[in-house]
Amino acid sequence: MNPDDLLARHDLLGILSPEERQALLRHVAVRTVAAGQTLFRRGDPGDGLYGVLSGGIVVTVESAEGKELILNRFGPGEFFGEIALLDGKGRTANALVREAGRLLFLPRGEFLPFLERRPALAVRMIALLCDRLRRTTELFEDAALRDVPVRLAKQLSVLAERQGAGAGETVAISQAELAQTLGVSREIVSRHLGVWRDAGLVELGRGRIRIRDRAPLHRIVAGG
Amino acid sequence: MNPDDLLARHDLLGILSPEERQALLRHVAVRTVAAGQTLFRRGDPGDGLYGVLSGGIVVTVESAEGKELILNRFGPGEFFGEIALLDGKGRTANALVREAGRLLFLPRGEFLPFLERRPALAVRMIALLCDRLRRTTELFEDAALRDVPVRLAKQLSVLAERQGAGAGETVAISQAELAQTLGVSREIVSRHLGVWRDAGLVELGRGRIRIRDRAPLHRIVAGG
DNA sequence: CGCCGTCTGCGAACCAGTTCACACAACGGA
DNA sequence: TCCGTTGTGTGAACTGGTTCGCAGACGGCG
Repeated sequence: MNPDDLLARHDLLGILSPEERQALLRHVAVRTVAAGQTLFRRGDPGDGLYGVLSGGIVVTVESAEGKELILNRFGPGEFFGEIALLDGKGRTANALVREAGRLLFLPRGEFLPFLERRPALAVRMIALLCDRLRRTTELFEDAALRDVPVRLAKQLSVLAERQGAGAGETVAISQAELAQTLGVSREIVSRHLGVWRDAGLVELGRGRIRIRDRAPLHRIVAGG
Repeated sequence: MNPDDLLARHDLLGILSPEERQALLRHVAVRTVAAGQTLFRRGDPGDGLYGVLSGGIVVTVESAEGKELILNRFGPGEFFGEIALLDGKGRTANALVREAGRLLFLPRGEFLPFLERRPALAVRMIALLCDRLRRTTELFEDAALRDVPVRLAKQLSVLAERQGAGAGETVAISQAELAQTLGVSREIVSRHLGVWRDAGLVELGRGRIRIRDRAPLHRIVAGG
């Protein structure tokens, strides 16, 4: 994906005219990032908005004891880092590169005036924020109300939807990372998946989970 | 608080000129609501934005088993119900009247065009959404990473801050409601508070909690 | 090929919170 | 005032998840 593609295709900036996109692109930097690299950490000033051209990003927070929780994942075509950009307060979370790739960086000083002068863009930004808010609210609900098997099945479905698409329903993720996404221990993820493997719902491999039958997982999510 | 006060004083609509406020007020309805009344439920169409003139509102979701979780509270001067209003999808949660009072209702059809024609208003709305997003993210983090005493102490501090102001640090809330806010059982709230009462940190009464010393609570929040 | 680091699987002890059951206190009417 | 309702305190059994410890397997790399 090239920068203009990202700007043109995304809901957020796709409404700009070609001229406006070119104007924005003049202020934009492309950064090549390596796996494991830290983009920003909680508390850092929110100096700009990121777009993913290629690779994968995880947004995390960590507890006092060093336990890390994954809040969100971003892949090609997605933007992240908008909260601190918009409200001028510090970053709420850490952003780490999970898969090497290339990022677009829109500096705050260039982007904000752009936003203020284009009401249609502000409306898109509002839609993006509403989407995030719905997603985050659901995370909280699930953490407080749903038990682990339900949340695990849900997460697997989401991941299969995202990356699996047609890849034979195989999700490329380690059980440790899955555990960090749910905020539970690696062992409990292993045990629940073990039960599902024995029941023939999934096949387990090193760093990957193959969903053999989606329906029972959905039933677990629905049934509680 | 009267309708014009609400519009004039709030961050969201305070930037409007007096004429604009009057224009908006012509489309606004004032509803008197009784304690226990339901304003909307999850899935309902998002037909408008609410502002609290007096009284108190809680926004909740419930699990399949009927366990209720309180996501947010709103009092005089605050707006709620903006997500479904803005993105046109269904309500994400239920809104119940906790304390009788009067509400302002801005119908979607009137408010949205208003928003689209006023970039400054859109920017305020973006700020409001960022605020909600920060808050909700913190709820999820706490639910996933922090243990109950920490979350309880945190919640007590927030409530004391909000309503207590100068009221001798007394929070008017039942332990059952506190439990619903944290997503835990009433009993565990009672037990933790009991420990703190025995340690002289708080005094407990029916439907109220008096914080005798704020510092130790803050220490619990900070220390993990 | 052979080694090493990472990932997975499990057993066992432990622990925090849940659930159930009940006593009692406080408050608000009739 | 008496009664019903709602809120609180607490014990006891239970349960789901954590923690610790370790064995084995896979996969990449020299």
